[in-house]
Amino acid sequence: MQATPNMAGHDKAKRGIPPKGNFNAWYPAIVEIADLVDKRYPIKGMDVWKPYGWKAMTLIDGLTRAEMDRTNHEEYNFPLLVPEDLLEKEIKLVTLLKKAREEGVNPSELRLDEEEAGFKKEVYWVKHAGENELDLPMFLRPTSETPMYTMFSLWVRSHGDLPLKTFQIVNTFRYETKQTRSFIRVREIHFFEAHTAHKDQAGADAQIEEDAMIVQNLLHDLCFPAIVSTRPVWDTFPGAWFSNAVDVVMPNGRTLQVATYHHYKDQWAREFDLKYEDANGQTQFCHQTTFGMSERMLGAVVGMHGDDSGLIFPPKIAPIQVVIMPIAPHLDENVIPKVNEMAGMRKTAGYRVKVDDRDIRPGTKHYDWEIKGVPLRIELGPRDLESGQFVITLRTGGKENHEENELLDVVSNSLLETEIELRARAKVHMQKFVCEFPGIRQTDIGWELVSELEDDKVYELAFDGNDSDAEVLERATGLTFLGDCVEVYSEPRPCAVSGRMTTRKQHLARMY
RNA sequence: GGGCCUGUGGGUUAGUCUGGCCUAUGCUAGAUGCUUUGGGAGCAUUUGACCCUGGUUCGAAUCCAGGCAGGCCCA
Repeated sequence: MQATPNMAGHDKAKRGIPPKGNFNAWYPAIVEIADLVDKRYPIKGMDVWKPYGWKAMTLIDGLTRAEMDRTNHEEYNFPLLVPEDLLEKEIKLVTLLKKAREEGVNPSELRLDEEEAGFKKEVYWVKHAGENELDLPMFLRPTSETPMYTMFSLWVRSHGDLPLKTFQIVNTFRYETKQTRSFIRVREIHFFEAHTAHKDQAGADAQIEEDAMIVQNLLHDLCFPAIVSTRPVWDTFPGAWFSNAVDVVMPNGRTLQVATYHHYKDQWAREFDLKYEDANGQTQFCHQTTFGMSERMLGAVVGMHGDDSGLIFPPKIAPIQVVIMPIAPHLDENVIPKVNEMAGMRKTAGYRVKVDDRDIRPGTKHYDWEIKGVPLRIELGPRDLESGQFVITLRTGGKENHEENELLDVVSNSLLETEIELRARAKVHMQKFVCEFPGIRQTDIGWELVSELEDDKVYELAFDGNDSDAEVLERATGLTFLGDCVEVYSEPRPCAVSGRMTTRKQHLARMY
């Protein structure tokens, strides 16, 4: 087996891909050039999914469904429209909870400038049907708590009905006014949401732990790490008791929240009258959780693994895992049959294989599949027929010859190698972006950073302060707290503001 | 919420300030044929655009108004 790693020698960027170092230009370009979406649909924030992108998304959904199946969640599909009065119910609940929180919590934990709660300002309304104005306006779901819990309260009657573990993968709508970005901030969201109801808080607690593990399994398959934090009180969804969020660090140093799971305790159940009769004949309220993810997961894959030459798909979700390219088939009539034979073998072994028999030069094909991030390319031409070999090129780098009879092993090993390499790169990426916070000190004129911050970094620090301490830090840095990292320091350290010893680890970042 | 900017073939771009040299330029992509095929080939032929609606004018891609769509900055 010989290595001929000559991947260089090209300085032409295909169809003008900007370098990844210029992430704000690279990302939108690559998403469109790789044919994941078409942004030209004339509504801001609503892209058309192209087959290649949609396939990747459905493969991610497939991983999610497998996890749901493993953990005994059942898939539902709720209506898109929600009547207005349910939103009123949600607003009432959220307002109540906010008030309760303000009264029941240490006032230093609160901020004064909280916006109006809930989704009322960012929903799309349906107020007419044909010529007629509707008596009861409806809106497009921004998420499905209200429609789902309305039905849950009909379905759950006894403790035997619990736990109720549901999920759906549907489109949801939010009227974003800020700049939109494919997969990252969109108005029509490809949304996964799991909603569960349990007998008691312990049941919901256990569900949160299960959600945490599901996320880790998915991240493993997608080959990148993330920061998991319990969001600060002031940043928790008002309907939730607490919210855990999963943040990925993108190549411009911004964090992208790709998943959240909320513990609702029995707060929603009380508003939606979701109760059951326990074994002693007593009526009890359910405890609930939700777990949400979206196409942001695909956005994270693009941002995390891509390079100057295009996308790199983790094999588990690569729409095409292996491309086989016949070389000079007109010179040897046996090339095409051999290629088809190889492709057939891959298909029986369960790989996603494509034969690229387009009548164009092989170099062009290499560049095409490189942009699209296919993990493994195989070439087979007259020379190989003679020597009983074939040539592979890994998207992560390297070109090698292999014996024909090794085909199956070579493919499975190469894909495995790709996963390992991507995980290693992603780990290095994280280490590069997550830095130790330089510290802050109080002077006569106020708080001052010990040293300048870099633009594109996430800062890690020990922090045990209250909200006003947090605000000091956020103002001084221009960054936002992600919350209490689930991973804590093994040894207590002094809090960045108060100096109190603590193991609480937190991150300051610029969020998407 | 406040402000600024932009809209020309599928993509990108010249022309817009200073109306007529525009039957609208280049690159790229698409189609057809010949040729070629182990990392972006070549030649020939060819397809394809002034966001929409009004207005000003002898004449509008160009100026004006409104609409629609998109981008950027600030809170």
